[in-house]
Amino acid sequence: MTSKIIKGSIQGSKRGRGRPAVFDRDLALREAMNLFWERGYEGTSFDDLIAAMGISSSSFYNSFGSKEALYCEATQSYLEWSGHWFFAILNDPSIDAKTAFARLFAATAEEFTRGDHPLGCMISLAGTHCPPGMKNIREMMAEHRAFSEGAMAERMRKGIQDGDLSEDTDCDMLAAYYSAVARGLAVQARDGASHEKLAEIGRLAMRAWPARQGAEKVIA
Amino acid sequence: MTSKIIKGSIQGSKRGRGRPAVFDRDLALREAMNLFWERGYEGTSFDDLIAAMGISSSSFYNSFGSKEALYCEATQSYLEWSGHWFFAILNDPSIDAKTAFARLFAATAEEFTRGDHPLGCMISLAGTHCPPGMKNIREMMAEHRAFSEGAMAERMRKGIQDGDLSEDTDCDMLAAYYSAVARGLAVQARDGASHEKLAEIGRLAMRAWPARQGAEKVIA
DNA sequence: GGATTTTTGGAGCAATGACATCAAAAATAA
DNA sequence: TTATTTTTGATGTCATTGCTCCAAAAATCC
Repeated sequence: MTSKIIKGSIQGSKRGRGRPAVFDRDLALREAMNLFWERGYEGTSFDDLIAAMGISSSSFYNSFGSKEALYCEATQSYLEWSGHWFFAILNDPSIDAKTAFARLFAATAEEFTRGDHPLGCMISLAGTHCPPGMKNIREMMAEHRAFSEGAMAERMRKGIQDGDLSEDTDCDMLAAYYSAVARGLAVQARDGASHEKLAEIGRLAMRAWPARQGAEKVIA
Repeated sequence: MTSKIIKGSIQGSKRGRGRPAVFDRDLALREAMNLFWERGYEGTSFDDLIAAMGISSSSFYNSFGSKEALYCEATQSYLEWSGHWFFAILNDPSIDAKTAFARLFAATAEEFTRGDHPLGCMISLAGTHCPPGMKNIREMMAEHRAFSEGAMAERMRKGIQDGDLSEDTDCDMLAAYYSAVARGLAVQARDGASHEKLAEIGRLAMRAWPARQGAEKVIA
């Protein structure tokens, strides 16, 4: 979380002595994040990065270490931002599990199609289609995806305790399903689907939500 | 469909006269497809390709034209193969619409996790995260995705005619939903999800299938 | 067998990739 | 002001990328 030590220099802390950085590190990181988000790791070149960040090659090098290190930081930055709304909804104590997931997808539809940042999700789209040399990144992104899927499953388990879901609900599987839908929404967003289209897909996905015990009978 | 004319030479036809090709073009194309499927367009280098295809740089060049042209051919090759099982199920006249989609996802779960080729779907994962220079490929893949989504919607419209679905079903939206699930399955497969996990996600997705008219009442 | 036609291997090219170096510049502390 | 510390811009390196060219090789037809 705190700034990392890179090649002996510490960025962000220790005001005083030498010449202070002329660029806003957080802002530069944000620009990098947007580029990675839009184009992916491979799709973003060194030169693209330093141009967007407004810094020189060497500033880049001794502030961020390497392209890969920057990508990790940018990913963390993204997770911090997206985790904000994601967990706010998931952990809202005032709503039941089903409502939480419904709101999650409503928020997802909105966030994935906002005009002030790239479309879709940086995590969902990254590290699925890559060469052997990108194994680190691939695994890192897979872990992030597994993490959010795990958080969903956890929320569902709490839902069982709250009586929102039947005892015999397979939370891991249900979370895997909603996770898959979220990945699909990211692709749809990339392909230009509207906010309303994504929202409706989310609503349809909620129809798969399990009925409570004793209420699963349907008139044939 | 037939072999294309590249730089004056015609591959695959016109046996006779000059030295015949020593490599099997279809086999080489297959190898290229597998590599692109596994690593994506950017993730696959020229050298990777000619090594996997077992041909020289110049053979590659005058047989396939360019990396991008080869990618298009490989994509067509993939679509021909995947379209085989996809449309066989979608257009099976002996089953109703819901059964068709259920089988589609069962087949998807199986095909996405087979050991004899890369995991997931070449179309779902490609061209979502790429630099401006790959606009052609990005748009091509988006079109392919839209095509399969359209085919799903078409099948649903037939389902309405057959009485499998209520008249007021929004087929485009329902297809968008199932399309999104399919994209999500591809990501799950890439992240190592088992055949059974994918199959179960598909089953859960089918719970969103609309109830027939007059049967949508649920005992609260 | 000789002519013709096409493939093949290998060398090579310009452009780009990411990364690295270093002296000059700048801002603070003493 | 001077010494110190750190950033900065310019330039350099080394590997890779996708592509091209060309002479030698090989297989068919006459």
